[in-house]
Amino acid sequence: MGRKPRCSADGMNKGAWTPPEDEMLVDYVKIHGEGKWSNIVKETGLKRCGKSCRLRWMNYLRPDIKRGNISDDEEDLIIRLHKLLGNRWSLIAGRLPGRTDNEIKNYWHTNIAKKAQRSQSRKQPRVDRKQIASGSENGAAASNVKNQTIESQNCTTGVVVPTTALQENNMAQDHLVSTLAMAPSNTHHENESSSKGLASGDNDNLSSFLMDFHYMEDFFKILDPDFPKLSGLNDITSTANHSTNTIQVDGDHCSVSINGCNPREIAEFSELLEADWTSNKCVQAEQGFDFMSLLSFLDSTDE
DNA sequence: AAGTCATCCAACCGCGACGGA
DNA sequence: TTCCGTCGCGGTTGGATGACT
Repeated sequence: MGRKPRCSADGMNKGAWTPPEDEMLVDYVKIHGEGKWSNIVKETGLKRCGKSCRLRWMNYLRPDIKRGNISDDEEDLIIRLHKLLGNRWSLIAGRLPGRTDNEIKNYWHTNIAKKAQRSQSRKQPRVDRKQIASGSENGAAASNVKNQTIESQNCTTGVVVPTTALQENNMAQDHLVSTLAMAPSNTHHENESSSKGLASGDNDNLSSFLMDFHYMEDFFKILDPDFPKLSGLNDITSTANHSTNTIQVDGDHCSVSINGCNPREIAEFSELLEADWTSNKCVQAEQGFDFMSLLSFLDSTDE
C-alpha cells in the first residue's frame, strides 16, 4: 500500500502548533468543513500534513470540545465502557460528548490505570519511563511491569457462572441494566427493563440464541452512535418477527443477524462480541449468553 | 534559588481499512 | 483485481510544567 511520506519528510512543520497555524486550520474547516485534510496543505499553504491537521482539529480546535477536568461521572462511565469495549478509545469517546479519544486515552493512562496499579500491586517498584525507553535490562523489566498493569485493566476474570435458573437470569438482567445505566443523556432506563426477563418462555431457545434483543435493548442504546440502526431496537422488538434478530454462537464464532442493519454494522458488532465478550467467557457456545458472567466481567474491577 | 524528579497531555508514528481509479 | 491516496485508530514519545529536595 502506498504510504505517504511522514509529515517531517517533506519540509512540513512539526511540534506544537502556533496560533497562526490554528487560525488557518479553523478558517479552512469553516469554509470547507471537516475531511479532505490533505487538501489543506495544497489550498492554504499550511506547512502541516493532513494527518496533523486532522489531529489538531479533532483534539483541540473543534468547537464542541469540552474543556476541564473529567468529572466523577465521566470517569465512572469511562471505566465501565472500557470494561465493555477495551482500548477502543474512539468508541468510548463517542459516548462522552465533548471528549476526545486522545483525551480519554491520556486520562486512562495517567489516572485510572494508575489507581488500578496502586491497588493491584503496592509492592511493584516505581516504573521510570526513561528506563523503559532505554531498552536496558531494567527497562525491559519495567516494561513488563507496565504491560502487567495494562493487562490487569483489561479485565480477564470471565468467571463463567452456570446459569440455568430462570430467576437467576432475571436478576442478572436487572443488574445488567442498572450496571449499564450510564448511557448518554438522550437515553434513559426504566424499571420496566427488569420485566423483560426470560419469563416469557423464550428460555427454550437459550441453547441456540445468545440472547433475544428484548434483553439487550439498553445495551444497544449505549452503542447506538456506532450502530445507529440498532437504536431502532424498540421498533424491532415490538414487532412479532423479532426472532429473526439474533446473536448466535457457533463454536467460537459469534454471528449476528439484525433486520435492517447493513452488513458492515453487523460485522463490526460481531467483531466486538467476538473480541471482547467471547474472549472473556461471557458467552459460550451452545450455552447461550451468560448474563451472570457478563456481570462478573463488568464487576471484576481491580479496585 | 537551583537542580532533579514526576506528571500531564499534545503531537507523532505505524498500521489497517476503505474507496476510487 | 490491483494499486494508490487518504482517513482514522491505538500506541508511544517528549516537551512543558509543577512538585520536591
